[in-house]
Amino acid sequence: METKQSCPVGRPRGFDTDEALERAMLVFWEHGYEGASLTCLTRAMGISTTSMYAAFGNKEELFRKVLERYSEGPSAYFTRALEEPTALGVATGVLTGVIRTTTRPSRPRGCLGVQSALTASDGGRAVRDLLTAWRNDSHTAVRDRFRRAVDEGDLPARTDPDVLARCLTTFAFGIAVQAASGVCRDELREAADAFLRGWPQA
Amino acid sequence: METKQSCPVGRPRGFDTDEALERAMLVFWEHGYEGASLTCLTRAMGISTTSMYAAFGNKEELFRKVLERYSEGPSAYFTRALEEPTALGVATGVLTGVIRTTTRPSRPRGCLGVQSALTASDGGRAVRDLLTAWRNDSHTAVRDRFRRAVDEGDLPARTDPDVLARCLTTFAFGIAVQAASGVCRDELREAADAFLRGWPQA
DNA sequence: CAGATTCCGCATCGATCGATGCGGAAGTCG
DNA sequence: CGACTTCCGCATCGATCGATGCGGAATCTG
Repeated sequence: METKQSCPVGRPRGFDTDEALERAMLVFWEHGYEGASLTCLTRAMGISTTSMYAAFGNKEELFRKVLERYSEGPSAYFTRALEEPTALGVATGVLTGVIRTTTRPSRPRGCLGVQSALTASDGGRAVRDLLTAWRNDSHTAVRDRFRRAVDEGDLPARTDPDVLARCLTTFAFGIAVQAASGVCRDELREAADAFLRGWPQA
Repeated sequence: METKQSCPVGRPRGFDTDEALERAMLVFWEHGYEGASLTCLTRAMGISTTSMYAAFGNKEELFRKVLERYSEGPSAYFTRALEEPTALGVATGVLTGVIRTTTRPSRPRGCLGVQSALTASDGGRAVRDLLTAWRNDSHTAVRDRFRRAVDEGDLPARTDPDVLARCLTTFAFGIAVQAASGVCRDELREAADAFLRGWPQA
């Protein structure tokens, strides 16, 4: 067993894997998992289906890698928001981030993690479940962060961190739906401000 | 030109149109517009594709009729909620209704109007736009209702009814996403209660 | 009953779905 | 250079997509 070396023999790949993944992400983001056909994907990626299968395995594996990229790219605001010092800061960061990401003019509207497969046919069930887990993980992360906030006295002791986290993620997912429906950025910001105005006071 | 008579000549239809539509609704609800194949639909409806096309036109027309049925059936809580005497009553009615409808054990989880086609391939664009309009209509109805509430002094004069309506529909859509993700009814109720706790006070 | 009309089972349409086999081209090694 | 490895263009696979043509069965009217 050899360790994977960085300079393999043979003809080198004729395209940039990273850029191809970026292009694929945009297609999945716009059309959803099952709505994005191989034809549409490979055309956007600038490669043949043969190359796609050789580099990424199959459509489902491609999507898994795309989701990973999405988490570390467009959705990276989420991890950053969790590191805010206060619970209100976390909530503000999450909502600001989701609004910015879901309404960026140069990108598809909405959230890839929400709209790629809320429903699916039999063939897309695995991806649908993957995305469900992705969303639930987000909730769990917020919940854990808010539990810590209660422990630290940052949130009132009477506050239920589970409920508050569910409240926040629900609103965030709703923003994703609104953005996918074409609602503009400013209007969502106002709604988010109104939502945050009801935040628990110490 | 004759008026359409209730007893047409020829062999009568061998199935109940209303029940077939109900069955189709459940399939679209669960699998989405493009995720529901003709095979899956007609099997659930208990009829052949020939009968489906004769009775409903095509897949898209079938979906339009299903959406209409959904609005008057599972989603009827919405119209009722708008008739509540106070804005808080409206909000409570909307959230209670959406939670109940999206988490009913005997029915698919989530909201047909949200999850049927947030994204689509080229062939599903018309339905996607139809559903976008459906959601936006919901928002407009709430907004108009809240404008009236401000006029009536039911909501504080400083309240922006547009923003408040956007806030409520966003949360409602978010509930639909959570329900589609398998979040249970009780948890959503608690989140909705928390949301309503931040409602504007007179 | 005879004639008209509608319904529906069966077979099938062309298009597209995701996925693969093959073979020559292109590159890296000794 | 020659051997070896990988990549990728082309053609195509079987399955499924939504949709339709045909013809006999069923039910109406007169």
